[in-house]
Amino acid sequence: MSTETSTPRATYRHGDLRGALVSAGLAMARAGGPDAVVLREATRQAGVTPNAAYRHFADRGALLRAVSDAAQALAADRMEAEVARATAAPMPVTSATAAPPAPATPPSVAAPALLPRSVVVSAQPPTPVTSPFADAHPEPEQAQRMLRAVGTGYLAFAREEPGLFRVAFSVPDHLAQSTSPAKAGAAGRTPFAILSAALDAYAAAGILPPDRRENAELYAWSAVHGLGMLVIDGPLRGLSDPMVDAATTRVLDMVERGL
Amino acid sequence: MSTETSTPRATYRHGDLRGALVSAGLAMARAGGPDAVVLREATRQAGVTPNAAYRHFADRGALLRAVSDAAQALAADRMEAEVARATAAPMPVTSATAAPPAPATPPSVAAPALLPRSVVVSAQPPTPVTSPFADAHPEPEQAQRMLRAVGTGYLAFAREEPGLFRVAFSVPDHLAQSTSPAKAGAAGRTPFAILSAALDAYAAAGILPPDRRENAELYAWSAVHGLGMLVIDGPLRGLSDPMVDAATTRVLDMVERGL
DNA sequence: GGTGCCATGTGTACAATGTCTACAATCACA
DNA sequence: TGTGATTGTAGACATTGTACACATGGCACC
Repeated sequence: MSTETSTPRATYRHGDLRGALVSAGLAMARAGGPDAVVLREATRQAGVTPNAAYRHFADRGALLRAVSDAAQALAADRMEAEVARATAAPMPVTSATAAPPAPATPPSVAAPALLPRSVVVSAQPPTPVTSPFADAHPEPEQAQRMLRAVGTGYLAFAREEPGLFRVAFSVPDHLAQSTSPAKAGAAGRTPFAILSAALDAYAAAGILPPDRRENAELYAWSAVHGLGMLVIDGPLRGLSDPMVDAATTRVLDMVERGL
Repeated sequence: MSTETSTPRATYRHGDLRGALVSAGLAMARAGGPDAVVLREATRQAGVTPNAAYRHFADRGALLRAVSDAAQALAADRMEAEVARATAAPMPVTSATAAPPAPATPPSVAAPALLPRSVVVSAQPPTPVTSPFADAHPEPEQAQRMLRAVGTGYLAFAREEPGLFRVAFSVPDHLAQSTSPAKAGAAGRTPFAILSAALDAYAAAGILPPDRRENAELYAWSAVHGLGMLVIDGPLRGLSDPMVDAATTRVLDMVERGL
């Protein structure tokens, strides 16, 4: 069952062993979550001795953390795609083919920040696109759609890639790392940064009272994350798809009303 | 480091090996979460050969599920304690010594149910205590305090026993099992049943519009569970205690406003 | 252009774990 | 009394993470 790379690697050096290990880990995580990412199997897939991994990762935990970062980047991509679709199509269609992750430049509206918002993450140079929220007072409807899209994308990722979701968001981490470039998607933003930007727009549109903006990330995130975890990994698994859809809508309603 | 039972067990039969294994598993879960529950170590602590466990559990997963049930029972106890305190003391004191888990008989108000509410879980015969909500229209303040106490207790359990919390609520399960007697605390109610009852009271008090009662468990649960997971096991770990306190309050506010 | 360093990969080894297949002791009941 | 079902035991095996010593070869420096 061991999928070793066909070519037994001519050179002594691998070239990009670290990357290969993370890729293999990602594949295993996709199939079975955190517990399924096993160091030896990763080295096997990379066509390398088990101990070679220790030149790039202190231990299995370090590999897992790297895989987690990569998974967060994928989550970011999924969220960006949902946001892009929501801001493009005025009417939120229930389910359709995913749009390509078009980057949407978030507004830089000042707000009480949990983290140094100034740390703008960008792996690739962010494509300068004229955002529909470039002005100081974006349309409330757009801001609302955007915030919902963030949640929808997050939960879509959870349901489409439960293994990756678990590895992305249930491996111990620190909030201070939430905007680390390693977790950023193709558009240069991490999931946290995407949520943060959506909340900024939400507040700037006047929907969210300014005194409630602070740390709103945590509360919105909690609600959506909880549903995700309960559905894929907890007592809510086995809920029918329509039921999860309904729950998603209701949780997002709750967040909007209650934030 | 192996804590084997001092007496090497005179009799060939253990007496209650299953119970002993679950106890040992609970201890390990307390210390390190699901991954720390190792079958061989449990048998060691029970003073028994590794394979003896297979007479009581199909595999490690089955043991883990039993431990998960036991952990949910402990969570229920913690929640009952918080509810009891909240319904006793009118002013919600921030932190004090926990009151003993006094059972509070929930109202049997009819409401659109996600589960057959008729399945009343009770391990011990439920002590007939005159609940403050025995009448059809409980005081809104009491109902509100009760609902908040459910959330507070849940999160208190998460923070005080992170290992048990993870094993209780992140081991795959089915909602249909949410009222299984195995998960019930000393007062005979499972965490889900406690939440359900609190929401019944909440709705009966007229705070929650009847058309929003249905499946409200899921939404409230999601918010609180998400915060718990993010704080103990995810990117929100490392948040200072006061910050978590504040977040707890805000998430409960959000649930109240948004449910 | 030769040479030595050091990052990177290899080999061997060990303790632990989950679990399989016999086998043994004991209880329960005819 | 004995016979069958329960419950533990004995031994074994594949797999995993990881430690320690050694090999390789690309690159910096003379």
